Amino acid sequence: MKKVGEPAPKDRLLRAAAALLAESNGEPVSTRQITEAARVTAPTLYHHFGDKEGLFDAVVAEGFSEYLDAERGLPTSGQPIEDLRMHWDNHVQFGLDHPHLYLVMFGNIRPERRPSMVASAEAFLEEVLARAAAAARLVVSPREAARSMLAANIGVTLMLIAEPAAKRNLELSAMTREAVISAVATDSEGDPTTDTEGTPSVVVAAIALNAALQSSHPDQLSSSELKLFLEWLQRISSRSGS
Amino acid sequence: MKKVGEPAPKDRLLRAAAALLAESNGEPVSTRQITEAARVTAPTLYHHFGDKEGLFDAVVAEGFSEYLDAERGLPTSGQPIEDLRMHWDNHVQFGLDHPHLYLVMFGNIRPERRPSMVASAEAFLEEVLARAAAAARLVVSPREAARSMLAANIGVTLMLIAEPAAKRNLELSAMTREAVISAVATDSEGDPTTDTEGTPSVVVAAIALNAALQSSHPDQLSSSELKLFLEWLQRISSRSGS
DNA sequence: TAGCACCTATAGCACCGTTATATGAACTGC
DNA sequence: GCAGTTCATATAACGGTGCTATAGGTGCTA
Repeated sequence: MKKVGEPAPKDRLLRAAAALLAESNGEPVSTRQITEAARVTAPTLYHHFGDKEGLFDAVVAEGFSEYLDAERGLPTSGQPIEDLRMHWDNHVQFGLDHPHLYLVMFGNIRPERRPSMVASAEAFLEEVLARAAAAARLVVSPREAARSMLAANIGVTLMLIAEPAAKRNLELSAMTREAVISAVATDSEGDPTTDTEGTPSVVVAAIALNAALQSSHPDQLSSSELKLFLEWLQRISSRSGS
Repeated sequence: MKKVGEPAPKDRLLRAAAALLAESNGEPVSTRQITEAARVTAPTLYHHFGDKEGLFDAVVAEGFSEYLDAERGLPTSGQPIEDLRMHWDNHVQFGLDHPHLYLVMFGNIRPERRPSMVASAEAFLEEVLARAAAAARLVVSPREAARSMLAANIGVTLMLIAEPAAKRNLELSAMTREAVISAVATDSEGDPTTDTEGTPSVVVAAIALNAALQSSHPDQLSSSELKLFLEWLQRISSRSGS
C-alpha cells in the first residue's frame, strides 16, 4: 500500500538519475546529486542498484525499453519497404529527442559490456526485414540487412546529434536511408523509382531531383520560386509530416 | 640539447596517457596512474595541459592527426570510385586498430564540444569526392555525399568495434560501403538520372518525380501548394537545352 | 510481544582531480 | 661571473567522489 503521490525511493532514484543525466549536458553526474534530488541517502542507492554504474545501466535499460516499445508500437503499413522507412525515421527521431541517452545507448558501446538491448533492436529490425523478405523484396538475408541498416541508422543519428540543432539537415537521414534500403531491397521490377505496386516512389524521385538541382540550377524558375520549390522538395523527401 | 633516450615529460605524459587509455578497457584512467607511469608529479601535468581533459584532448588530437595523415597518405588510383572504397576501408581499419581511441573520437561526440577534427575528416572526404565529381561520377553534391558516407562509415565501424573480434564480419562493411557509394555515385554509364556528360540530369529527375506524383499525392503539401509545385515541375521538365 | 526480513541513515574510508606554494634549472643582460 | 627572469618540476594539502561497515527503524508473521 503505497501513497500514490510518493513513488518508492527506488523509482525516485531512477527518475532523478534520468533527469539529471538528461539535463547535465554529458558532464558526469555525482551520486550525491542524485541521492539528494531523490531525497535519499547513499546506502539506499547501493542497496537497490549495487553500483553507480548499476543505476545508470538501469536508466539505459529503461531508455531501451522505451525505444523498443515505440518501435513495436509503429503500425504495419502492408508495404514492407515503406515500413523500413518509418522505422528508420523513428530511430532518428528517438535519438534527436533523447540525445544524451542515445549517446550512451548507441555511441558508447564497450565491446565486452555491450548492452544486450542493442541486439534486441537489431533483432526487431530483422523481423521487419523478414516481412520484406517474405514479400520477395530483399536481395540479402534479413540478418545482414538489419545489421547494415542499423549501422547506418546509428551513424546518421550520431552525426545529426553532434551538430547544432539549428542547422540540422534531415536530408542526410533521408538520403542515407534510401541508399541503404535500395542496396538491401529491390524496387520490384527494375525501375529504381518504382516500388512493388508499380506506384512510383515519390520520395526517391524527389531526392533524385533535389540532388540534381544541387549541381545545376534551372533557369526556368526565378530564384525566389526556386527557393520555395526546394523547400517543398525537402518536405516531400523527408516525409517528416505524415 | 635533449638526451635521446629520455623524451621530455610532456611527451611522456602524452604517451603514458595514450597507452593507459588504450589498455585500460574503457574504464576511467586516473591522473595518478598517468603521472606515475610518466614518472612525473601532478603539477607537471597541469602545467602542460591545464586539465585532465586537456591531456585527453591532446591524445585525441594526436589520434586525429594520425588518422588524417593515414588518409592523406593513401595513393590516388585515378579511379575516383575505387579511391572511395579505399578510404572507407582505411577508416574502418583505423577504428579496429584503435578501438578505444576511436570511440572517443567518433562515438562520444558532445554537441557543443565536438572536436573540430571531425569536420576536417569530413572536409578531406569531401575533397576525395570532389575528384569523383570532377570525373562526373557523382549524383549529389560532394558535401552531402561526404556527410552521408562518413555517417555510414562511422556507424559501421562502431558496430564492428562493439562485437567480439573473433566473430567480426567485415562483409557488413563492404555491403554498406557499396550501398552508400552506389547511391552517391554512378557506375559510369547507364544511370537513368545521369546524362551523357555524367552530370545529373535535372530534367530526367523532374520527369520521374512528376510521374511519381501522378499516382500518389504527398500529404506534406497542401493542394494549392501542390498545384504550383507541379506547374514548376512541368516547367523544369520541359527545359529545352542546357 | 518476539523474531525476522527488509529498507534506510550515520559516519567515515580511500581515492580522485586539482592547486597554493616552493624549489630547481636554464637562459638573459651586464 | 652573476643577479634577474622564466620555465619546469616537486611537496603537501583541499574539497569532492564512489562506496561501505555498522547500526537503526519499519512492517510483517507467529
